[in-house]
Amino acid sequence: MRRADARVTNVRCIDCALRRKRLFRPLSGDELTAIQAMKQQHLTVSAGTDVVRSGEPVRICYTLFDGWAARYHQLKSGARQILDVVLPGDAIALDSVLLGAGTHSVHALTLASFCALDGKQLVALLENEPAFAADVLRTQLENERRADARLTMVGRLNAEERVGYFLVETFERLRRRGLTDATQCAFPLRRADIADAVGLSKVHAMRALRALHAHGLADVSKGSLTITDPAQLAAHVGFVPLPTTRRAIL
Amino acid sequence: MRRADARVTNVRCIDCALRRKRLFRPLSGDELTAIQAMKQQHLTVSAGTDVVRSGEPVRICYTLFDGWAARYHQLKSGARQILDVVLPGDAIALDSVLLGAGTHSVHALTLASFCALDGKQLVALLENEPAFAADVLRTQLENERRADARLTMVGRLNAEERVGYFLVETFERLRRRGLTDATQCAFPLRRADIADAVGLSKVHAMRALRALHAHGLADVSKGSLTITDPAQLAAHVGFVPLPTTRRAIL
DNA sequence: CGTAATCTTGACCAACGTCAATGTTCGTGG
DNA sequence: CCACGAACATTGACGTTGGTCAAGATTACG
Repeated sequence: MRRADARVTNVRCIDCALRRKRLFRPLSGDELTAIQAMKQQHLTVSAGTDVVRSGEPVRICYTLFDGWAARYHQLKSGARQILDVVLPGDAIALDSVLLGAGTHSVHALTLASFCALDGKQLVALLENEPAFAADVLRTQLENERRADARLTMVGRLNAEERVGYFLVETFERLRRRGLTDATQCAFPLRRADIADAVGLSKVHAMRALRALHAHGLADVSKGSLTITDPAQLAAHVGFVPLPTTRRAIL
Repeated sequence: MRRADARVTNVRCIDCALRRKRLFRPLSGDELTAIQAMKQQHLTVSAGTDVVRSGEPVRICYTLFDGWAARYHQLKSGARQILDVVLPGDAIALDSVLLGAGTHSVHALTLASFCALDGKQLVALLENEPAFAADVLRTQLENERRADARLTMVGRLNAEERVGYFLVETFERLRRRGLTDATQCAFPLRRADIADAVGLSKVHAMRALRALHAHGLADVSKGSLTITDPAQLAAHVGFVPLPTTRRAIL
């Protein structure tokens, strides 16, 4: 749970390759100018760093530019629940800018870089650009649908299904960002992270991975995930991809 | 899983007592006029009715006016996961208006009445009234925080804690709407509903209820919930109430 | 008053968690 | 390049939590 260790570089929003991907809705010129104006820095942190900590009041929100992160809750008992994996293009801490001190923490899973945006200006943009706010709302509603599905997964599937679900869901999200090939992608999570994401113990998550491997459905090793037949795995665990919508990217 | 059985009455938004509660942010005159204009009907359904069904394309969204409802997922295996309890003032199917056919169903737990709002006009309002869209976004972000907490509850708490958490969380939401007294409130859920909300079997949810009762923490009987000491129960299960913010009501 | 739904409970079983030991990988300093 | 240690992965043995089945009690309602 290290902190800081941040390096700073810079990328201009207009030159940003990430926001050109088809998954993201292109911003209007005005919006892009406003976003560029509120961008405070481009910072890079090493794996293991906490980017945001629950309870700390924040005037800044971030867009993950490169690498992986995880939103999580830490309980007093020591248990941890990973709420969601954060992938490039996802917003971080938007809630704390609009609602005050955050309720979750965010942890870099790999070397990761972020665009830091000034909260005040972002709120101003939301409250003045109608189409922009509606768009962010749409993206947020899509996040809610994914969250609903994850709750069902944790509440109603068995160990093998939960892990399988988590793997295909993540694979599918990466695929839409052009970060996979047909059956493979990077997968920097440790066993303990997988367990904390699906509500299992580390040992039992391990057993579930073995079962998936034995069934020829998925394999996680050396930081990469292979899914022989994504459609088959999806069917096996009851994963239904959400219809593609273009997401707002800040 | 009955359907229809709808009666129609009418209440004008300007006269609506619900939206005057402190929990909700008062709308500007313009906003209220626009909402009134998009209100198509005020409909009432009996307990057990499905108000919204997943997969059906919807051009209407609803505000629960009176009674209780539940958002849920139904799996092919027959298992059901209750995603959230819907209380008076909560929006229903907002997502399907902005994103297309819904992914969850909504079920009336009691005799319940709803305001039906025209989707097209609502989208227009969101895309033209900047402050309004920002406000709905804020409410949606607050919902996400509650959803995060529920995921942690289902993923990381034991049976007694899960049920206790669900009870206080619901109690607290009702309290903010002025629908409880100090230690009691209506509670129309069946045992099976509680089980489906917290990811347990009906029998085991039963055992958890007994444990809570034995510990003098909570009692559910004859359609009402008694929590002797809400703060104590909250502490027992690790429930932390979110800071109060004024919610958007449509 | 009768029937169906729901609640409640006990007995038993399976899924998942815990503990602990061993293997593996990877980064670091020599 | 090699030796070492720390972090992580893997596995087996065993305990516990929660699921399943089934029967009887109670309640709601026509």
